[in-house]
Amino acid sequence: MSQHDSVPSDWSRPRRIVVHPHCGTDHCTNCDARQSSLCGVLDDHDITRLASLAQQMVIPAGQGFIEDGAAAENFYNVTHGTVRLYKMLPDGRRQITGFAGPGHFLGLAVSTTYAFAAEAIDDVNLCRFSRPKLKALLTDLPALERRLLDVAANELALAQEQMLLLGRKTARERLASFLMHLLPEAESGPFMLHLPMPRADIADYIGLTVETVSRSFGWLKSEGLIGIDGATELRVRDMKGLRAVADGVH
Amino acid sequence: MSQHDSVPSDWSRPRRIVVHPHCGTDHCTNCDARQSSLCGVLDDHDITRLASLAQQMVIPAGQGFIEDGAAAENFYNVTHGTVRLYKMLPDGRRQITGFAGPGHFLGLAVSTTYAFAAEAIDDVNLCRFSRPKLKALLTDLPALERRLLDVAANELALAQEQMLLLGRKTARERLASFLMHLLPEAESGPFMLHLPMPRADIADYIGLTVETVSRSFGWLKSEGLIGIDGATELRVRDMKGLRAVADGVH
DNA sequence: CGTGCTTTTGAAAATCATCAAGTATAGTGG
DNA sequence: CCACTATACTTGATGATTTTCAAAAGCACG
Repeated sequence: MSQHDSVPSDWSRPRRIVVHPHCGTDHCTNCDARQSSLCGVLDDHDITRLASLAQQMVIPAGQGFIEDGAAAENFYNVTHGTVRLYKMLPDGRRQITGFAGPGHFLGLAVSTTYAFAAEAIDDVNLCRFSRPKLKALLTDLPALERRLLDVAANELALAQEQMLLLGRKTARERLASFLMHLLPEAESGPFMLHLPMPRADIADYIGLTVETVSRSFGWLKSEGLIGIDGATELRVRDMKGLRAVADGVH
Repeated sequence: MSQHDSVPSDWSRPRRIVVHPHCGTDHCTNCDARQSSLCGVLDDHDITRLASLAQQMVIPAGQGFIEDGAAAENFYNVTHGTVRLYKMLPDGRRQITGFAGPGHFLGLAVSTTYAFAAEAIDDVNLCRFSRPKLKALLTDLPALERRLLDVAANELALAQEQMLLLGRKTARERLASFLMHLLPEAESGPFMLHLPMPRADIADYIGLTVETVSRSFGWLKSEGLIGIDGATELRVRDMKGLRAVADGVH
């Protein structure tokens, strides 16, 4: 079980969130995440229409901005930082269902309520879209809708992979899979990885405790598959070996 | 670990699959799954266009028809029977990612390959659509595309629920959740459930062994939450109690 | 340079898996 | 209709991986 009393989850008083309601309509064209999942398919004209709907926000580290079960009033696009998506059980057990970095799109929801919660891990920049307005825009921009379907299909494939991990992989295999998954997104040189999230988040993502995660890091390190530098920086020393572990090859 | 040597997975010799390539264009209007996810949104005229693309198939029990990693050439709509969707590790460990009954849509895939395998549990009737042709039709039928997005969002929510189950719930809670999930689809009277899949499938779906699944059934039964009649028929005796267990309330 | 939080490490405990029979159930052929 | 077989399911004893509990070591921040 994983209790996380430190998580505030105080939705009645969302303090310190900064919103820019009247931002210029050209901020999208210069956006860090311009080539991201959503906006990448739009030309300059269409993206201006999208931009007119967007509100930019800054969420401070640790702050939640989507509550499980709440009315789904907005879509979000992450432009900076990392977000954790999760579900919780009444006694505090938490399952992180995904991490969302720059370019990731949030808010695909059934009916009208969110099926997950979201919190900023570090300081996060978001683009917020009113759900009904964006839905209306979808009718005019079939390319956008097509793209959304691709995103959903992609998320679905990832979710299935994660189910395999959670249901059938050992602790060591889970951590190896997690690192392999993180690798393609790495920018800081080949084989170098920065972990934006703490151990507790990794644990709740791959269905383990912090202690077992820590031990698994130790095993992978002692086997020469990875090198660890502090808690957040690491180096993949044996790519093929790590992939083999991740894929369940003994 | 769960080895399933009985699973044939012989893709080179797909025997006994029956296909009706030249079915009439009105079979959709009388289809059992007419109100299903996909077709439910189309009027009689549009559904005729869909029908012209459809091939009806019969897959015998135990037979596979989608292979993980294979080229995604078709979409499928289940019209009768139950399908298991799964992923496997090289050593035979299997994770079932979902069951698909009448009305369920299969084949949402990233890029051009399937990310999962599919097998008929009992004898299954399918509607098969050529992927490129259906994709082309999507451009003309925005309602269909909208619906597909809804289906995907729904699948995604289910997947997140399943991650919570696999990562954080106990054996007893997993089985209770599984049964609760099955309940709304039950047709055979209130509180009565028919389990179309064997214990091994339940085990590989909720990340346990057959033995633990069997014991969990025993626990729920001895607590008076369910009644068991044979292996496939059961009755929910305490709905609120079972839901409480499923939701992780002690 | 404490103070608090995160991470690591160690020992004990627990849940679930594995191994091993034994019991139903369904399908087959006499 | 009844053995007979094969498969599925259940039950029991043992064992292993992971969790839990506990404490020490690192690190960041005032």
